[in-house]
Amino acid sequence: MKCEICGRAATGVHYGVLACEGCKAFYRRGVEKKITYLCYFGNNCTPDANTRACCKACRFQRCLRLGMKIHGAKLKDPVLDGKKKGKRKLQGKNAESPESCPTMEISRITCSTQTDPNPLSTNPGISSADDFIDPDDALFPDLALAEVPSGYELDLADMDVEDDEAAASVPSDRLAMVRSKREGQPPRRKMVTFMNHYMAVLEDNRRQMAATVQAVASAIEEVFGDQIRCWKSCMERELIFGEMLYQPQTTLEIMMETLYCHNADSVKRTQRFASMMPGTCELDVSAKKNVTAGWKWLAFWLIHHGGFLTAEESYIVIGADNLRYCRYWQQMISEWPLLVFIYKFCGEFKEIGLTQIETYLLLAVVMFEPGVDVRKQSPEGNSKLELIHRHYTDVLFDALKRRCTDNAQLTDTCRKLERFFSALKLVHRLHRHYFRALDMTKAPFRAMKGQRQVTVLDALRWKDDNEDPNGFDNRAPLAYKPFAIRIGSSES
Amino acid sequence: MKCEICGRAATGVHYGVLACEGCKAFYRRGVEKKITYLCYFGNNCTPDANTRACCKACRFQRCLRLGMKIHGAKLKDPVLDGKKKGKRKLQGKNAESPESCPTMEISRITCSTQTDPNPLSTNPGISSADDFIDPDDALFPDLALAEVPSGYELDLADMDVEDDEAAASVPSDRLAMVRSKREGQPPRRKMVTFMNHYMAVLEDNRRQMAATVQAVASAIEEVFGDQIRCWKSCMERELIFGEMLYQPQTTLEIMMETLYCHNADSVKRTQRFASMMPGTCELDVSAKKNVTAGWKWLAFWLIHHGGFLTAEESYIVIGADNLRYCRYWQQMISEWPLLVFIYKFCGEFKEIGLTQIETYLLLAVVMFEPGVDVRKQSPEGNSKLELIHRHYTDVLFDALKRRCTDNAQLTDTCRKLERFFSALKLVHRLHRHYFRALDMTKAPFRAMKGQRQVTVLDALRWKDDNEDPNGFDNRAPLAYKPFAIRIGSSES
DNA sequence: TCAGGTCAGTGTGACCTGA
DNA sequence: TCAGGTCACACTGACCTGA
Ligand SMILES: [Zn+2]
Ligand SMILES: [Zn+2]
Ligand SMILES: [Zn+2]
Ligand SMILES: [Zn+2]
Repeated sequence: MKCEICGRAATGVHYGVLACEGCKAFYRRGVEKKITYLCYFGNNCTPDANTRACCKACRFQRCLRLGMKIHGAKLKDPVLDGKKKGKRKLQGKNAESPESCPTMEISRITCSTQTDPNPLSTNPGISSADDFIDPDDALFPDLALAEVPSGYELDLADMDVEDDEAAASVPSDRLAMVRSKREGQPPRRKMVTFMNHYMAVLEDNRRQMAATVQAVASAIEEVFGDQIRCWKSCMERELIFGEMLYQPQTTLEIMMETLYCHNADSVKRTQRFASMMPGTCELDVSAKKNVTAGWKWLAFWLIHHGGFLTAEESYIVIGADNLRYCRYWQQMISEWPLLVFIYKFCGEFKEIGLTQIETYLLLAVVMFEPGVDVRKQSPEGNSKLELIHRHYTDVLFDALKRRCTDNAQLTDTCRKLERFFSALKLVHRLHRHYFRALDMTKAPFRAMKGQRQVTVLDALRWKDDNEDPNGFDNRAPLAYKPFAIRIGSSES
Repeated sequence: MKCEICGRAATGVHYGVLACEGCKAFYRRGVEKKITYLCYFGNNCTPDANTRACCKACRFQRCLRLGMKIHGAKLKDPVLDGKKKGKRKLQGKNAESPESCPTMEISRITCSTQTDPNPLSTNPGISSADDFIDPDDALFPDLALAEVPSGYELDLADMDVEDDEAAASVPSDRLAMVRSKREGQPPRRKMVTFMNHYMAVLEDNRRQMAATVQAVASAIEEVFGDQIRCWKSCMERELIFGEMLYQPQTTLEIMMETLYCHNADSVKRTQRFASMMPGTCELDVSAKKNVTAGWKWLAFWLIHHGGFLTAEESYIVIGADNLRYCRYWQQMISEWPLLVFIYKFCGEFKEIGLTQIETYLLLAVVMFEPGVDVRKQSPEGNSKLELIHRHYTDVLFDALKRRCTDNAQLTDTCRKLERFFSALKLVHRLHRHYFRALDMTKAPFRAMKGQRQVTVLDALRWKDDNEDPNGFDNRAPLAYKPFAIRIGSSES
């Protein structure tokens, strides 16, 4: 009637093991939340009624080792339990000497071997005979055969906790031997938990990234789901099934009004989308506004709509009456060069071949870009933006890595993205010099600065004085690198 | 600056002891509530940053022993206790409405405004008049002036808790209304901790990276300190002060023997260095061997020694007799083309301009590169290697970022590193086809495969069949990208 | 600068519910 | 009986406030 894990009163067999309510819940939480625990005492604590809270890692270990399983066909056989004790003891893995941590106690490793090089017995002559058995280093003494310095091989046995046999290999008598002066207590040995820790950090990060992807996905669905479905069906019906969609008769005035409303609606959707991105709500007001303001909104508009443009036609449907904002009307309302730019920009974006979620992650990256204005106005807001920006960058890159099966594809995508970011500069100029000066009272819309008309080409070529000096032209294209060396095996 | 009790960052002297916030609060609670803790481990636990929660008894003990004292003065009276409850409730901090979390409960925001775009009162005509006051978006409705959809400001109001007026708009009756069935309890509002969490992860990572840098630095000092100092002084004395160093008379045989010993010693040093890298000790034996074996060791040798070569001369001193392994002897012992390659390789490496610590971090990156042989032999070992490799990559890149003041410098360094990794392929070939076949019995050393001599050029050009297909030629040079967009402000 | 206080966040396990 | 869920509770420590 005792919990096999902690020794308190058991309430029954849970997940295959006689356990108390606490251990049951503990195990469930651990599995559900995929928590990675760390042991700071050497992975051999024995949780009991009082100390179960002290080392979650070992408590969880014990749950696993005793056979807890969440999809619990109650399959544990108690026979194994007894057998496993102390089986693999002496085999292979050496040395549990408690001070063996090389990182923490580096100085322990003796230096004496250095000035006393031990000429090895390797005969260099052999090496030229056989290509496969020869030592790796002919010029230099062979490593594989070199005597391993003491202290080098330590600490192996502790690692593989998955391995039941290895785990069981710490029998109580052995332990007793290494126990320090205080008796009866498990020794307080410090463990190197480099790997565990790093993995925990990565895992933590991964979890947060997954949460972000989830949030973005549901934001897309909730904010743009109807639009996207509508436009997509429009596109499919016409392109795949060849249907000619019914296009209600309309006038230029109605079209302009509808477009205006559509864009007003678009602003709101974009804002809502932005507000649903994890992290936004922690920005202060001005930074939050910046996220969807100005050129960023233009970029968002282009990318969001651009998915439903082909080289020749537009499948965007706007307004309550489902007016098709087709090429014909676009040409009536906008200047030709503008359309050329937009279609080109969107076409090139399509070529990147991002999935939907990646596209909107990219938009998040764009939105959270910390611009010079935020940087000047509020250094604090800027650092927050940078943090979020970095997060979305990570998430996007992670998504790409996950999708791309080979390096070449990933490289290719990254290169295209790099070009895309360059092109964003054009969007920025276009917004600054063209859209902000656009006269929307009569079609086709034209941009006027004072008396002079600004053409799209003018705007695109406008070399701006206060463009960020850290901007595109000399920015670091390689800022993160995994330094991926992949060299052929030296064997095989 | 460290808490004397647990070793975390201290925030000052509390109750007479340099302590962190946690230990301060812990002690206060313990005294106030007169809690008696029990140690289950023998009353001699040493609380540290990770384990302070494990044994409250010893933590409290330690507080007492280090001299924490509540100077009775400000002992609080329990009468106040009752009053304060619910005092702050209505003050300032608004909105305890439990469903107000925008991120977690997105769906609450109504969608109704979307299909009902509200034509704004902005007159587009204005925009062309003034260049600075005009709305950002002329073609599209202005964001700043656009009516904010309901639901969007929700989280704004939540955000700035400073704002009393906004806060006051959520009166307590409202609160009561939304309170769940259990009454009288403050509702359990979940806060979005995106930023905090992300920062915590980053900080955690940063701490580990700093520890790694520290470990590498001390490994350099401990393993190579004497060598580096010796060679450096040799170099300085000759290059800067123009001294001609005394070079003992020696013979080719002695030189070859000394070199052999030096290399044997080098192997051991390299192994020791590797074993001192955080993470190594958690690798299994074969992966651990791979870290300093074969071409990796050759690369290590080249970089480690390369710092003390100039274009014309070598300042490496070897052996117990401090023989100068100068260009003259190198030419006697090695073939000319090999020397050309080595001097070129090392020269180019110097051009990258890495600091010492960066150089050895780079070597760690090289050492922990998971090669195809490990990948094939042990997938598990490979994943560990990849983890460590990634870590050192992060650390190196972080160090570079920290050092480089501007993007251009960082870019440049990254580009050079990229070329360096390409060149590593040559080292790999050289090792595989030249060094492994090297006949070291007579000087100058020559590589023979069967009867045929292999020249350095042969080796360098050797296109290997089983070079990793994921290898250099099509690897992702940009694999990590921060997607750094830096565009000029749209204002200012 | 520090004592004292606050409270969001987290982990825990007793208890509930339905199969 | 047990899986899965809920939630009151305790503890923690970052942060605030006032001396
Ligand atoms: Zn239990
Ligand atoms: Zn433990
Ligand atoms: Zn402390
Ligand atoms: Zn204790």
